Amino acid sequence: MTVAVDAAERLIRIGEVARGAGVSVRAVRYYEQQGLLPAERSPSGQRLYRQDAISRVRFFQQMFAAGLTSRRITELLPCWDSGHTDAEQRAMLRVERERIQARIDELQAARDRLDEVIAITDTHP
Amino acid sequence: MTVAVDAAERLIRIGEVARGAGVSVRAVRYYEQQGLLPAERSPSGQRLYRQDAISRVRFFQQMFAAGLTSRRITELLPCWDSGHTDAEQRAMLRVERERIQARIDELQAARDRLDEVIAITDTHP
DNA sequence: CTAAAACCTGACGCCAACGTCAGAGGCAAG
DNA sequence: CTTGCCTCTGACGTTGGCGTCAGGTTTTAG
Repeated sequence: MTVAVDAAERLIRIGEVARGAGVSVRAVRYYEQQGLLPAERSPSGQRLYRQDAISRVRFFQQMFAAGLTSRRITELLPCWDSGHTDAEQRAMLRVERERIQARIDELQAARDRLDEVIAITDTHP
Repeated sequence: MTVAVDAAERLIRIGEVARGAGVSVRAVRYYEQQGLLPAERSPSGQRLYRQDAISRVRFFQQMFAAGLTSRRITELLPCWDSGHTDAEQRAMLRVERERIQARIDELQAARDRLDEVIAITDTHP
């Protein structure tokens, strides 16, 4: 009579999360400290995570790469955790989007600049 | 008998460079310290620059924005100062170009990710 | 001549995302 | 049991491009 044996999700420890996401253990602890990635604790005090912690960490990495701070990410976490946002959060999302786009434009300009130099120095041995 | 009054280029002081390039005076001093922007000195010790210092500073800003360090820039300065490069420098140019391109790709991915969230939260009020 | 504005040289501060070290406990295998 | 790896909590160190303050000289405007 196994009445809905609620899919007892196997919990993983910090090392597995770190290896899975390709970051350091230290980084994962840091994310918890910043409120990005809360963890359960085993009786002995070890951190326990669900498997989706790995994809969450990957996502954080992507946002960090985009120049978002951990504070900004925590402020925006409800957006894709609950899928629901208020006006203020939607505004923040747009602001960050524009920041990223501006950064892309900067980088493309810099890349084009370097390409010029490369073209010159290649024809000018 | 002004025999070839060699186009006495008007030298400018640090404040003018800073205002012209839209950076702080401190930043310009820092560039000198890093070997990016050498300066002559007046008898009293004040830094004197040629006008093209302004465009050089703008260029540095662009490279900084692209993620190059001042050290990297100093190593690559000969490329567009003399227009001549050795194999090692050409290799460095390409490495930096690829770094920038990789960064652009990252940012575009992050932007697309945010766009997804924005689309969802907008249709999901 | 004088006061304001600009410049000088140190030298410490800052921020963000970790790295790294120390010292101590936890856990599976043989 | 013990060996070896994993984990824990602090807490200080790192990196880069400056900001900022202190205390003094120089240049410029009136």
